[in-house]
Amino acid sequence: MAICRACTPARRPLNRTAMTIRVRFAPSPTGRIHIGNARTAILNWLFARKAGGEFILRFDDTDRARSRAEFADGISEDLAWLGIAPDIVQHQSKRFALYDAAAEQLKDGGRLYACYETPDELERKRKRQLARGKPPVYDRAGLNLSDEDRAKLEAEGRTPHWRFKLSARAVVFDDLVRGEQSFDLTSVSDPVLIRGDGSYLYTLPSVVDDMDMGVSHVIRGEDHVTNAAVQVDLFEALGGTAPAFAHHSLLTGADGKGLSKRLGSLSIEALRAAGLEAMAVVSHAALVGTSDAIVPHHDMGGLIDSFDLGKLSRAPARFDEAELANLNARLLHETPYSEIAGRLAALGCDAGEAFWLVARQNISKLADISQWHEVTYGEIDPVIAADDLAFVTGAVDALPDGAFDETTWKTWTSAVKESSGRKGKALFMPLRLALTGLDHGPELARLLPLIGRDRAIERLTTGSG
RNA sequence: GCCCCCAUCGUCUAGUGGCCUAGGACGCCGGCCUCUCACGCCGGAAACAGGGGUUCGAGUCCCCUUGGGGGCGCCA
Repeated sequence: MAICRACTPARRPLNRTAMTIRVRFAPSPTGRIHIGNARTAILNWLFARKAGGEFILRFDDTDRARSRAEFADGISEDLAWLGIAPDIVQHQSKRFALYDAAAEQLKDGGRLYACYETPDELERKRKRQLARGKPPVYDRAGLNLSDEDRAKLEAEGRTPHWRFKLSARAVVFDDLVRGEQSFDLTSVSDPVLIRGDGSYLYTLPSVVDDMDMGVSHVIRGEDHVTNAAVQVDLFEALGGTAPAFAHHSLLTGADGKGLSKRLGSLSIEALRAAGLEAMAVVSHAALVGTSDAIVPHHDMGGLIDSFDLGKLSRAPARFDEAELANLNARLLHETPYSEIAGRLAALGCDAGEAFWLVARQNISKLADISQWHEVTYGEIDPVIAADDLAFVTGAVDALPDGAFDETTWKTWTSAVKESSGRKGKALFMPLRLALTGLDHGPELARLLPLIGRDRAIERLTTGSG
């Protein structure tokens, strides 16, 4: 009998409140996360926070050979840096009893069956089907094996892998990003749930945990859409109900090609090491591919307020590092002193609000601030061209009396202009070069008071001695 | 090979048959801010992939082509 979702009795073996919104981010700790994974995590986080729900970080570490604790720790660090603080952290490697029980339940119900083909044999079957223009769907040979067949195969030394028998029906679900999705399960291979070595593939643990943990919404990349149909069938075979699904499109590189090749440089770890602001990364990841303008956010608040899965485009979006860099600079340019003082101090560059406000406009990464700190307060090499020596020396005498303030520059350069007859670039550039050693930099009107009279005189007279 | 999704300025997008002379944001270009690089402000250039339909009327609906993404694993 075909299973009808609508008339399946509501059997929820979960002691969870039905209405609780709960999402999960389930990375496998076989490496660090990259911008694509992080985007999924951020989307989940924003959704959970907006709904007042919970965010589960669930490590998919059932593959003991490839999973490593340090990667799990690294991923936790990456998320923390991004501002994501999971409400619950779980490790699937500690939950095998649940998966074993579910597997038994499926075997008892005739939904999990043993198969004995080797990977090679399966590959040949697929090739043959493809050659004949047929879809490479598993032929269910394992399902038709008799007890004697199995005994014989095992006597040959073969150990079975186990497949889930999909029901013969179309699965329909309403994807929160993609709309109604319909999949004919007869055109999909029965998924292998348990490997020949007895280990679990991701499908069963994922479904079992989503049920057990009361996950209400599964938000993930569109590379999982077909899996969703299979999982709906599994959820129901296990006596549960599938959560709501939302499959967002994937990111491509700036060239429009898949992101997969350059994941190393796009790891969160690498972006952080490159000196980018976490909120620049978060802002970009949260807004790219949506109808909202990609603007810097200083905290999650605004992002949470405007978050809506419906704003996500179904088309792939490009991740452009140049745009991220630009966003990072814009974020810094508008960052108030109070928000950054602690980090300036950590860099040894906390010289007060006035310094930050003038210097921030000339940085694209926070670390760039040290250059301006040095230019303002440290030792520099004044640049005074031979042609400008007399001019610069003369300018020293024109320095106004009294404490320097933001009017000093104007007063001073006006006087120098008067006495020297110079104007424009010829007037200002030699002064900038002498005062900062550079032909570019923050506004001198605001920088000069910070440099102060003593340092200014010292720099202006350096080349003359 | 087959299946699914997508297709508007360089990029992210608004657009749900007349409100579109196609809007916004970033970027780009120009101007201004008595100097530079920036910041800021003002202004400008910039797109409906192509071809067929349907319709009085199509960016908007349908088909084909092209292009991009995803899937068809004892990966996740």
